[in-house]
Amino acid sequence: MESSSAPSGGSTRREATRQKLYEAAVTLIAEQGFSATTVDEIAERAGVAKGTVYYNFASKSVLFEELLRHGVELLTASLREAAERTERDGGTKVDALDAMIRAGLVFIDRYPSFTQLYVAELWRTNRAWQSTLMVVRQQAVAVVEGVLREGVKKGEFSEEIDVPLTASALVGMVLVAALDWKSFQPERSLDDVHSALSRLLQGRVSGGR
Amino acid sequence: MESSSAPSGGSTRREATRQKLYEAAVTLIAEQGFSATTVDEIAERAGVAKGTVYYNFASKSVLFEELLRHGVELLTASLREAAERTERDGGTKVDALDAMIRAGLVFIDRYPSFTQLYVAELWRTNRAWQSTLMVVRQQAVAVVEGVLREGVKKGEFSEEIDVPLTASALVGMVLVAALDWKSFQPERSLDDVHSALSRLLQGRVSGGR
DNA sequence: ACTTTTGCACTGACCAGTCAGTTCAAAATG
DNA sequence: CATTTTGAACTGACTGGTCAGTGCAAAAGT
Repeated sequence: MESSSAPSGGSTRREATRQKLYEAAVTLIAEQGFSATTVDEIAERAGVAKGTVYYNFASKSVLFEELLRHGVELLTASLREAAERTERDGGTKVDALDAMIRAGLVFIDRYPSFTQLYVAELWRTNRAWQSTLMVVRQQAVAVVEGVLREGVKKGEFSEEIDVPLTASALVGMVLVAALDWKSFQPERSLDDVHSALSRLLQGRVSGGR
Repeated sequence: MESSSAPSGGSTRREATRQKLYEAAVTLIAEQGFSATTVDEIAERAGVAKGTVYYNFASKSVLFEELLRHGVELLTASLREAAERTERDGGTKVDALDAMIRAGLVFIDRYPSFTQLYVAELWRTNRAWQSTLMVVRQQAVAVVEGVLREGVKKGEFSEEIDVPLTASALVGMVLVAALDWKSFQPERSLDDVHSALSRLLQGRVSGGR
């Protein structure tokens, strides 16, 4: 008995099933929305019986909620890593923002469905997972805000900038540009998109040539 | 739309009920999503019998589709008007972009639910109204792209900018900043938000003081 | 007169969640 | 060994409820 008091690493069968369910749910919900996606569909795409879904998750919304948390934590870690790497390499705060834009693009490139689904749910009110969503969102945006604030302190950015609003605007810029990229010109390279956004960030838009 | 005052043309009784149905549907769908919103709820909030919904619209999705089209057409008209007004007043293309940012903010300020619902649906695939959505979206973005292109021609913007991508990024900037504004700091004034975005647009972020 | 709205009962499809039963590999037993 | 036992993981038919859409006779506008 006690077959799997296993090493918490997550190499259990159960963990593998959960992973398959996440992957199935993410694409289906991104395509159709939460309510329009049935548990039967998720189970079928994951190659698993419906009961298994309920063995692994308390309900359809709990499955979704854990999916959201998992995904945003991935993004936050990636942004933080980009900021810290730039710091270590002695880059400016603009360099850090630029590195974070790239990290954002890389994330969206890798998980377009997740991003799409996240955007669709972020500003909804009256939903079960609203608070969860809020918390993880704030973690991610806080990384950007942190860099902006340090930049102001160092005198690299104007003292007049509105940190939270500027952070939102930057996130929006990357989010929408990337989603449009993936939806309408998926053949373009990441570098290409990145350089266009860099240019915009550094105000090299106006000013001829 | 949501808190419209305008009689907007048709003075028939029918037109008034349709308007009430639009208003009810917009807020409910923004809160809960399309599938989670029932026709009974919409009818109840509009203060109308369920049969009336089906007397006025062929189906739930048709109601939604017409709502989408109607809303985006409003926005497009508003953007176009802002650009043309700047043109007449002899403003630069940067002034035109700035005026359009303001027009966008005014729109979102007036119709937050619509905006929210629109964002939630825009990048979804496999849905009935996808093509409708695509067409109207392109009309709106095309206005921004037009101004950018003219700015390049006049030498006001760099020839190296990527017009469609820059337009997307600008739209995203305004969209996300405004939705965050409405969600988390609704007490702030429009002018305040507008000036923060202007600053970002004109690259007055980096460069101290 | 004619258009529009109401109220309400009804149908048939669809779906979240349940539960009694199955599988199987590891642990206990002899 | 060989066997029995255990329990976590999984299965899929079934249930109870929900909801889009229908039908229609009577009432209310205009």
